[in-house]
Amino acid sequence: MKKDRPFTHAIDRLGSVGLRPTRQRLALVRLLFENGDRHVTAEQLHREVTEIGVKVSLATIYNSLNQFTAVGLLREVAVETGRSYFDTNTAAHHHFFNDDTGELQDIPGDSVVLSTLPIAPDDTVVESVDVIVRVRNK
Amino acid sequence: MKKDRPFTHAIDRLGSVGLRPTRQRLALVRLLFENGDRHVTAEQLHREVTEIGVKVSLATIYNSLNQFTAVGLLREVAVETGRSYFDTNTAAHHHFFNDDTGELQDIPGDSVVLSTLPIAPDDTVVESVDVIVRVRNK
DNA sequence: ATAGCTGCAAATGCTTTGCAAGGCC
DNA sequence: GGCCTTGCAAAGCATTTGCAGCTAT
Repeated sequence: MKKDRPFTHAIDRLGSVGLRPTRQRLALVRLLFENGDRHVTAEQLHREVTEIGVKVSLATIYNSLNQFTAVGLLREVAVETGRSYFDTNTAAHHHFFNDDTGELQDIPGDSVVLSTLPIAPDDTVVESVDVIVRVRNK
Repeated sequence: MKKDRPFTHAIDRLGSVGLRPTRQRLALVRLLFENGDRHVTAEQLHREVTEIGVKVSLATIYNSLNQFTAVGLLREVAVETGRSYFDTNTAAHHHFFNDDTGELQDIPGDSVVLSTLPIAPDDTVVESVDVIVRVRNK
């Protein structure tokens, strides 16, 4: 059984989308993709990367998150005006959003299914369907 | 059959929620509620009110939209980070959002129904469910 | 009279951008 | 070497806030 080679994985992930494996991007890719599905804001990711001792400017965090999104590594989720969330799971799925904590999480499996896809307005095509279940702490 | 009395209606609508019927708020209430369901941004509403010759500062537009939302006259819909939309229909319903035009519109009737309400995470209760069907021009 | 409202300008919060210096192929 | 990246600081947007003057009751 082979040992994991996360370093290589991160390099490959960047290489596969045509982005250079810089020190900054490698650290971000590892934080984002080596621990299951995640939902982060730029500010959060900046804190995390700083905590593990890697210096990355906030501007670079933003640039990277946008680049990752552009190449399909991430997906942006609109839940609150003013703050952007990025989701490492790019497959079609939905979310719980905790208004009290600002925490965003996937809705497991297929526990939400739309009974019917509504007919799109004239001259438009459906691109995606986002379901956000807003919850509050008890 | 009685004639409509929009002036009185607007006054009453404000009075019923404890807000003084000022020149500015009356104009906004009329624009918002006297022509069926609407979805507006602050900037849009500001343009409209200005066009009909009423002077209202953008700060007052924002303050009013927030006050109207706080008292339940409006509902805020999060579709894009950076811009807030306000919906005059406060009943539970869902939306189409046109990514090309930035236009938000109600999904008619019950053409979208969730098959199951997912179980909320521990110690949380569901507050609301927002479905946004993103469309693009053909 | 007085509590509430408005408008201006300044402040805020998040995000983007210009540009010089540095890093990867 | 040459193009891509980074980081800083400045700029940008949408929105909020402080406060002096005005308005509804």
